[in-house]
Order: sequence, then C-alpha cells, then structure tokens
Amino acid sequence: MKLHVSPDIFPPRGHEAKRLSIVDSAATVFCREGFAGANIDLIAAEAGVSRQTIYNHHGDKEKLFVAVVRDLTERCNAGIFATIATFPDQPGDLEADLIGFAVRLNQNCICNRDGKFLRKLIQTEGERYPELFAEWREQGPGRTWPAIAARFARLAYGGYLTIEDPDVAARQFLGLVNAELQTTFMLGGSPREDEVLQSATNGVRTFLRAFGKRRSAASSEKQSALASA
Amino acid sequence: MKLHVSPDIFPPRGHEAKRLSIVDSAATVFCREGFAGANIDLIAAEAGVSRQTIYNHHGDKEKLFVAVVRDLTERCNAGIFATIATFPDQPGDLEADLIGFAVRLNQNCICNRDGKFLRKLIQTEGERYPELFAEWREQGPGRTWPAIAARFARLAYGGYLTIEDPDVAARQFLGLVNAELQTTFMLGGSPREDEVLQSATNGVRTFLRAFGKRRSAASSEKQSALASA
DNA sequence: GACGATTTAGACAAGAGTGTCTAAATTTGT
DNA sequence: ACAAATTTAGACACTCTTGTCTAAATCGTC
Repeated sequence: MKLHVSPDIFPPRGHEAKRLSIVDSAATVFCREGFAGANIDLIAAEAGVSRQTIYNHHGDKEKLFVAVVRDLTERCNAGIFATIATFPDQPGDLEADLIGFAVRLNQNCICNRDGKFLRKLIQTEGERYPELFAEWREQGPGRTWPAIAARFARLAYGGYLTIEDPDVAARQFLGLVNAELQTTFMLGGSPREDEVLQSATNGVRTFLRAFGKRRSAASSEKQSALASA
Repeated sequence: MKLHVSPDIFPPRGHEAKRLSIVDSAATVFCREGFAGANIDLIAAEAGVSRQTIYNHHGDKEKLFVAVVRDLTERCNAGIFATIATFPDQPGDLEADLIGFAVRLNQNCICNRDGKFLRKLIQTEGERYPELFAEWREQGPGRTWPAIAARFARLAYGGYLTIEDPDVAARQFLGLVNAELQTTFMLGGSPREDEVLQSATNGVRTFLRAFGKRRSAASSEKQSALASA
C-alpha cells in the first residue's frame, strides 16, 4: 500500500512520458488521416510504443481521440490566455502594439501545432462528438472571446478607441487580422511569418480606421499616407 | 451506330439522373464521414442505386471522390459569380446595398448545401489531394477574389469608397461580414438567417466606417459628382 | 412486344483494422 | 540485485470494406 505517491499517477515517470508521447502522436495521425482513417498501429509506431501499450493507457480508439481533443483544448486555451495577457492596455503606439498582439495571437495560438490540430479536429469530427465539442466551445471560445472583448472595452474606456459593442469589435478584429490567411487556413497550411505580419498590419490599419480616435483632419491624412507606404 | 445522340452522354436520360443522384449522395456521405469513413454501400443506399452501379459509373472510390469535388466546385463557382453579378455598382443606399450583397453571398454561396460541403471537403481532405485542390484554388478563389475586388475598385472609382488596395478591401469585407459566424462555420453548422443578417450588418457598418466617404469633406462630393457624369 | 443496354441482388475473395490474449523482455523502485 | 509492474512482439478472432463477378430483372426505344 504505497500511499505516498501522487494520487492520480500510479506508476511513476516513464509511464506518463509514454502517455504524452501517445497522445502527441495520436494528434498528428488523427489530424492527417481523420478519425476513421487513423490507424492504431501507425500511432503506436509514431509514438515508439507497442500497440498494446496504447490499449493499456486509453482503452480504445474513441477514448484515445477524446483524450487528444481534451489535451489540445487545454494547451490551446493556456496559450491564448497567456497571449491575451500581453494585450496592450496602455499602448504607446496603438497601431504597432495591436499589430504585435495580432501577430503573437496568430503565431502562438492559431498557426502553431496545437492550434492547427485542434482546428482541424473540430472541423472534421466536430459533428460526430457533439458533447465533446460543446465542452470545447464553453472552455475555448466561450471564455476567450469575452476576455479579448474586455481588453478592447478597456482601450475604449481609456479613450484609445471608439467602440459601441466590444464583443462585436473583438470578433471583427480577429476577422480583419486573419482576412488574408483564410485560404491557407482552409487547406490546413501554415502561413509564412511575413504573410501573418502583412495580414495583421492591413487588418489593424482598417480596424483603426473604423474605431480609432481621429485626432483631426490633418492627422488622418497623415495616417493614410503612412498606410499606403 | 447511332451518331445522332449527344457525343458525351451515350445512354440517354435515366443514366445521367443516376449519375447525379450518386454524386449528390456521395457528397453528403463523404462530408459526414470523411473519405476513409465513407462507405460505398451507404452511398449506394442513399442514392437509391446498387453498389455495382456506382462502380459502373465512377470506377472506384477515389474517382468518385474526385468527381464529387469537381462537381461541387463547379456549382459553387457558378453560384458565386451569379451573386457577384448582383453587386451594387451604383448603390442608392450604400450600406443597405452592401448588406444585401453580403447576405446573398452568405445564403447562396457559403451557407448553402454546396458551399458547406465543399468547404468541409477542402478542410478535411485538402492535404490528401494536392492537385485536385490546387485546381479548386485556381478555379475558385483565384477567380472569385479578383472579381469581387474589381467591384470594390469600381465603387472606389465611382467615389463611393476610399480604398487603397481593392484586393485587401475585398478580403477584409468578407472577413468582417463573416466575423460573427466563424464558430458556427467551424463546427459545420448553418447560421440562422437572423445571425447572417446581424453579422453582415455589423460587418458592413465597420467596413464603411473604415472605407466609406465622409460627407463633410468637400473633395469627396466633387469626386462623386465626377463619377456620376 | 421485342431487343439491347443498364441495373440489380447477392455471393465472393482479398485485404485491412480493431481489440484481446499470452508469454517473454524490460523497466522501476528499493 | 530483487521483486513488482509495465511494456513488448506476435498471434489471433472478428468485423468491415472494397472491388469483382454472375445471372436475373428492369428499362428505354423502336
């Protein structure tokens, strides 16, 4: 009776390492091949474990899939909240700061491995697991959107922006900032760094044209001259 | 030797009807189950034909899949160009007209059966058939985006909008107008009519805040007077 | 009504994948 | 080094699916 080990992990270390390795490889294969097309033997090979070990850890293919999605959701959420924490609450250069935020959000949350995988799994298998993806929706969009909207509300309150509905503004911000990346996302590809920057720059400029405080007629001319450069 | 029949359809009518029915059902099943998960027997049952008939028409599963994507691409393109033709070139009420256009685009091209199916197939199987989806990209986005951009360019030339880059503006227009529908799209759902209208309305308003002519400026009145001449 | 072509149902072989089982090998903690 | 637990390789039964084949039924046309 060894009661001194941590309660939820009975075997010590290599065990967890394998569990992680399995979930990681499974994510890769499920994304590449789809649930039906994914092959347990292939996952095992990619993880460097035997097939039996997968069954020992996860029971069956469906449970493994659920574990993968839960894992990705958790990691993606963590990444998004970490990035939201870098939102420019007191911007020096509003345009530059918002572009920086948009680029970080894209690079660290949307275009990275976890983001790409989670997005694809939601798109491909979302309808097959309604409860699972309802859970994702609550934990993910349900919590991140309000968080982002609150930051924009704060910018508006601080006099940096003119916004009626912060929730709408937040969604439109993301829509604008990713406007040029849609086709790439569709095909599951990763945009190059310069494409991300370009899309973010164009998106933020339009966003500020719509919601930015215009100081005077002269400065808005300045702004558009800058934009066309 | 009956040379009087049309050259590409050897058996007369019921034949083509079955071919269509097969492709339609295949689209449904491929979308619901993915390529690997799709079952020829199920497609046959859904199409109301025997399995052998599918093999007679399309050879094998992969060729059937290609036929489905080609068919969807063609129909979607037709729909998009038909909708682009309704773009408000000489708007009376610019905001209302752009909202109408956005709603039509969504209802007739993006949220309808073909649009939903094509989007899902691209997302799920795009990486597996690079040539096929390269073809889609050329025929689809490669032709529709410039067409939409050209319409915005025309509005700008006519003095209705202030746009630097019509291509960017076109992509941002779509991004804004669909900003509130992203989560629904992700999960493969269809937004309700009022959600489409709401998203379009919010999107167009922001779009016009960024790109619309502000009436107070004297030069813009001049420009639109010039345009109407 | 008869003819030719198409469609159908069902059986079939071949292959692939899941999940189980077992005994041997390996790892881990002490 | 020992003992317990875990991992492994391989075989296995079972199911499902694809694609082919055949003979009978049906359809469309003249």
